Amino acid sequence: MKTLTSGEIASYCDVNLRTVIRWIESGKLKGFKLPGRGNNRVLVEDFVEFLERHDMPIPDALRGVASPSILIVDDEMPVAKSIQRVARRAGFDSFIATGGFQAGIMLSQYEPKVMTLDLSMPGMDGYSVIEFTRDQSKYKDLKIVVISALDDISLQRALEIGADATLQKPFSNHDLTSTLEQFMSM
Amino acid sequence: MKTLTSGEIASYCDVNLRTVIRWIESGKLKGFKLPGRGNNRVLVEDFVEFLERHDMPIPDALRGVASPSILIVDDEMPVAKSIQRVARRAGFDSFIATGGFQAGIMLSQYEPKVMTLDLSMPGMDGYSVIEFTRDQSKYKDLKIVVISALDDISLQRALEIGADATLQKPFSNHDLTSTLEQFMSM
DNA sequence: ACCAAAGCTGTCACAAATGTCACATTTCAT
DNA sequence: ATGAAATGTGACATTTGTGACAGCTTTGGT
Repeated sequence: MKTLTSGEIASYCDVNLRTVIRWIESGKLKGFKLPGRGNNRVLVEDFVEFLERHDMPIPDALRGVASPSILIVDDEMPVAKSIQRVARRAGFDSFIATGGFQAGIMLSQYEPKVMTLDLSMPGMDGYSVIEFTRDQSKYKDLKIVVISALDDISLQRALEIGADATLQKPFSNHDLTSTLEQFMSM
Repeated sequence: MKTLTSGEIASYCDVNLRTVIRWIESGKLKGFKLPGRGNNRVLVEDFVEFLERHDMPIPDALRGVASPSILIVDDEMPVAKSIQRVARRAGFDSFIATGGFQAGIMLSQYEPKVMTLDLSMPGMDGYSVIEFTRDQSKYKDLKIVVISALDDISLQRALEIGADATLQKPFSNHDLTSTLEQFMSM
């Protein structure tokens, strides 16, 4: 729950501090006041939403927090490792989850930018994972890359319910790399 | 009766520790002092009340502590609902997860005090859920109640790897109630 | 084109709140 | 017990909120 002071926002927007306070007071920018004399604080997410709403440029420092990462969900460790290798070679940090429960925990803990998902994991329904994730506004920006040996129809269905891209196994490292690069740079 | 240190509050409010101490000293935030040199402690409920009074955002992590809840993990909705009924009758809020992925997300999102876990969910290894959870210091206070139709040996094994209690299906509402009450009051 | 009103932002100075730093002391985990 | 990490404290440095006022742009009417 990172917050910004009125002064920080003023410098981000290259605007006078007085003006920022007026934005907050008029309700244009959502914020809250500290108990003391009412110093203002604004949640980073509220500030970003404010910037988007007004088509204002978003400072890099506020976009992805640390270094955006990738969550690799695959029950077969060798496959997961190989995806991880490709990711690392492209310069991305990644984490591996070999089960649904782990995946859920790690997703909410690391807040990765991209999740690769094996559709056909034993006992875990990849489709419901996609649907559940898409229902949560918290993960609206998460990119889901489905990686599966299933047929085109299954992949098509994954796209329909919310996946952002699909890769059919066996996939080429080149395709995976370009997909990751595309989403990680968004 | 969970308490917070001045430092924890400082990081929750994204404010300097010095400031938190001043809030407490001026009476804006209710707290008490340890015998030693007067280190401050604040009851979670007092802190939450303080946040509400000043229209400040309440961290997710504290919602769970302020009003402790139960996460019910069971793939059979009827069973889950019946557990939920018992919980509600005992006065506890609860959430239902019907899959591992959902369970992971909800665990980290709601930070429940107790998780009931069906060991034999299709495609999801209950044991690995217990082990994974126990590995994370974040969930060291989570109480895991295994509910399963498996035999005593399986339940015993669950206890050994970290479950806090087991209930054999079919369970009596009375046993479930007393188990929940025991853990929720800790 | 002209003018005035209205709305937004910038400037200034001051008081109040918050942050910083160093160090002694206490807690906490082992 | 014992060392590492967190906390309290005082003095001092910065930042912030506020009100009043001025400049600028927009708007609308003539």
